[in-house]
Amino acid sequence: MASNLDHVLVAISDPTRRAIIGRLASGPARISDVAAPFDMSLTGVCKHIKVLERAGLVRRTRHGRENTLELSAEPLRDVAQWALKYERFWNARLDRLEDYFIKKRRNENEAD
Amino acid sequence: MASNLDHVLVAISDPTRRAIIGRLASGPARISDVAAPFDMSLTGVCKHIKVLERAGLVRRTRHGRENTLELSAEPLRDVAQWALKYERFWNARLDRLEDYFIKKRRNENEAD
DNA sequence: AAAATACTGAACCAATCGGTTCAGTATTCT
DNA sequence: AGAATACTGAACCGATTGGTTCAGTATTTT
Repeated sequence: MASNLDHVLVAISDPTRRAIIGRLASGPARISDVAAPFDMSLTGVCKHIKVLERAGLVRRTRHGRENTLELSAEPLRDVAQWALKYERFWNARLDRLEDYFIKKRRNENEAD
Repeated sequence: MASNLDHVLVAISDPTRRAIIGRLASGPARISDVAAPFDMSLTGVCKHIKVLERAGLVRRTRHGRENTLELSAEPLRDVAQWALKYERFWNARLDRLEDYFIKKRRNENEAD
């Protein structure tokens, strides 16, 4: 049984699929539009999309003959979380990320 | 040219290699010791270690006939960073990550 | 010196991966 | 109705992956 983290990590290990994620981050798009920039057949891109769907990284909605794809980035939170388990091995950087949240909270409180 | 993020994401996409990372998080170990828990030949584990080395996730030091492996988790910071680029897509959860840091500041331990 | 230990490289293998083409199915446009 | 559009499934292909075994090289132990 492959866990979802498995599927997600496999999905993001391919540069084409990461590019698709990047594309969808700027808004939903049809399969053909997502495929257009790639020097690859539509079928090839479709296969990548299926891998992304299996990982729960992309949602699809059919509208007639068109398929609108939408990013569903939640699984990437698990990726970040997994990597952050090892934060203590790069502590200097973590402090910076921690600072970010501390500052963010401070700013939010000031805004109140 | 495959970037290092490429190598790192490929490296962590395999469960055996993630298990090796997990093992090394609790301290350096010899190849044989790392290999022991796996139902796999030593050669098989060696190949996984080579993939981890290529990604810069494992450092090796020879001591006579023994190879001590040490986790070098810095590249995982890049993974976290990459995933966090999409944080705005799971904003509700970002608060939970924020909680994580708050809890961490209160407690202060945990690993693996 | 001989035996055991700790790996390593090479050759091999089956399965998966990333890609293709081609043919087909809906759906929409003219 | 006919043509164009937007995909999809199946079959295929070569390269890569994850594993194996076997033989070999250092190194350490006895």
